[in-house]
Amino acid sequence: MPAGSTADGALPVMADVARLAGVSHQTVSRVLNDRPNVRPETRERVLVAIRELDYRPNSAARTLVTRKSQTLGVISFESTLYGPSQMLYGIEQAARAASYFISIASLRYQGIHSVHEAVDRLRDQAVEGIAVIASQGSTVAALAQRVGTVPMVTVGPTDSGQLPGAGVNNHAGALAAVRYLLDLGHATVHHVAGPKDWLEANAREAGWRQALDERGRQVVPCLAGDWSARSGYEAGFRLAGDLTVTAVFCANDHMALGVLRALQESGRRVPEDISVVGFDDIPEAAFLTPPLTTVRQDFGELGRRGLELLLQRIESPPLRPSPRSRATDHRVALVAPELVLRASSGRPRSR
Amino acid sequence: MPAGSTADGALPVMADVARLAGVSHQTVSRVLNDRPNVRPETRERVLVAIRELDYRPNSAARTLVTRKSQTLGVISFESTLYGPSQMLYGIEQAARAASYFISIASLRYQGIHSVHEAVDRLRDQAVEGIAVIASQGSTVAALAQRVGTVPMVTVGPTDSGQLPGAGVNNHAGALAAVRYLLDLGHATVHHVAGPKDWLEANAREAGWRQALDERGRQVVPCLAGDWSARSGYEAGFRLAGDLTVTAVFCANDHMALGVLRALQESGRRVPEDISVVGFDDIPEAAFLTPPLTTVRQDFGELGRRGLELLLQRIESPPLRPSPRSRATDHRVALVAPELVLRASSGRPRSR
DNA sequence: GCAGCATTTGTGAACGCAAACAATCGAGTA
DNA sequence: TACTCGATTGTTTGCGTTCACAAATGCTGC
Repeated sequence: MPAGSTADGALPVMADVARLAGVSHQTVSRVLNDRPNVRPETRERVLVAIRELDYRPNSAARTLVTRKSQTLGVISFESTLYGPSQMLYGIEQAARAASYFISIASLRYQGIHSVHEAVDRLRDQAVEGIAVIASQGSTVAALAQRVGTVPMVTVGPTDSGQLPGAGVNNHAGALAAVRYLLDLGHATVHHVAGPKDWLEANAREAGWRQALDERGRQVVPCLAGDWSARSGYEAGFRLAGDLTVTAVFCANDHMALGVLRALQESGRRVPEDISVVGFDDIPEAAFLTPPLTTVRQDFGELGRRGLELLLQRIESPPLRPSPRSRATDHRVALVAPELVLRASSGRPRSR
Repeated sequence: MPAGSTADGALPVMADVARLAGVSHQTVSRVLNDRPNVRPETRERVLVAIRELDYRPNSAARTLVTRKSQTLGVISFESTLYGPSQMLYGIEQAARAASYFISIASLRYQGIHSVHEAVDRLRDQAVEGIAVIASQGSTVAALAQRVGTVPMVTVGPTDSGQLPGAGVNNHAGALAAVRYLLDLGHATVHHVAGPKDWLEANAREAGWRQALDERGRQVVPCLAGDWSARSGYEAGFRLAGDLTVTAVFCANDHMALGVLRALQESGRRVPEDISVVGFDDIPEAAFLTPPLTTVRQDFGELGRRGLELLLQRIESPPLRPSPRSRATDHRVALVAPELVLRASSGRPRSR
């Protein structure tokens, strides 16, 4: 029990502080909100009273009257994957820097219903904006239906065209990775893609396809995984069975890891027989066998940029855009990825 | 704009619903809170009005009067590590099942000041309880100072003795792993421990030590990492330099991964020359080279159990425990880990 | 010494909801 | 018929804060 607190054990309220400081509750409020026109001496007396009582403002009461909760919502799907959890962390850090609270809603299923429910749940909490770490096209579409009810940004995918957001330039990253492999002398590059509905997966696949196209190389059919090492492992066996394969670009590091393992079990050496390149640069990438060449993305930066965008939208209300101006309205912050060369890639053995 | 909403564009409030349904706002409140003594016919009329107006209760107002926010706080530190992010997910799911919101505060630094600030920030939001995913002894100690101000549980470490919580039996897991290695015929087992201040790291080290002790084996000095693959990699080189080493138990999988890499670079074969065992069973463990023997923990279950404990404490107020009864008061839910055998461990080559 | 003005402080009313209490209704009973 | 009691509904109050406005105070210049 802090010294000087109200006798009845109840938490002190503004009126208690006011009484102790010998001012009105309104003056206390002014001090708390850094309002001008409070004599320094008065302010000091109020601050002393606040400390004395260990007073803390009641946020529900404040939210009730201001209609601002100082809270941002985060909707996250596979929040246990490496990328999403990194982004969540980045968002949380950035939110705190801007003195916002973070309320999270992570969904197991990605149905429209589930998405709308999450938005509504967050709205019920009076969040001032929502950041979505979700990359399925269908999810973003579902969210777009609710835009206008509350400011929203996506963090992760870049090309939704439906919501503003921050994302890595997946297309450019894939392009760079595949060009690099082609430059090494590989006739073509195979691709282990992510799930069809993920925007990142599509962008990376498109980048891969464009790199092959622009050099007039054969676009081989690509395998699709689910981001997991297991799915990469399975894809790896199929690739190992095809002796023409000399280079594989995987849509993320975990699948690349599975591919590495499958190739090794199949007696194909990396990089001598087959080069493997991933995407993400997970902390372990440098310590795989062999160390993985990959495309690094800065997830923390992504979270920060996304939040920045969200705060902008919160501050400058979304003044109903005309259908014409939509495109410019949905600004996207693109973060450039970086190709990191390690031992899993090299020149093809013979050609 | 939903049909029938109030003319002035403001969000509908209870009074609007009441007017439309031809009842008093209190009756609306009763319907909303599933209070008895509302005629089914009246209830139906109210529900129709709610739907018509797309009315949603204002949670700030409700919180103000009930002093319950339906929100739980989560304090998380290295929320980007595999374990913590899994636990966060588990907690979030369990919280939603109990229809609580989750507000998160992740900290970069673990100082006492920072911990207290996080607790205070969450308290300002009127969270009804706090789950802490934090494993540093110093952190738990700092938290324990604030216990009593709000219900709290830890998720992860088991043996704080200061806070109730759910955790994996790290000691038992380590014991099982080391006994298994000794049973294979290894003379002793080396250990790559986690950071000194982490309770899990200590428990695993203690388990390792006990297993050696009980068989009268030499307790070799142990190396300490920081959970990262890099730190494991560095430890791995030191182990590789010692030709007497035949078995290594690592405090987590990521360090084990680094060890594997270092051993391979040093020309030591796994498991022929050296057996390696990890802890966690990350999804990639089965696809490393070689697949990693490890101790599986069910992080999701941990989150659920921790939340269960927290809800219990919220419902049955903590009736000020006497210093005597403290120990029994701080109940701990222990989840049993499971040893998963894979290819990274085997009999020592010669003896 | 006092009007005039800016600065500082105080007073009353919301905000939207639930709790406590009061009122009404209807059926069963004497 | 009157009376009681339970079920149902309504009225009033207050949660702790900020906002709008009113009041008081201090300072300036004449």
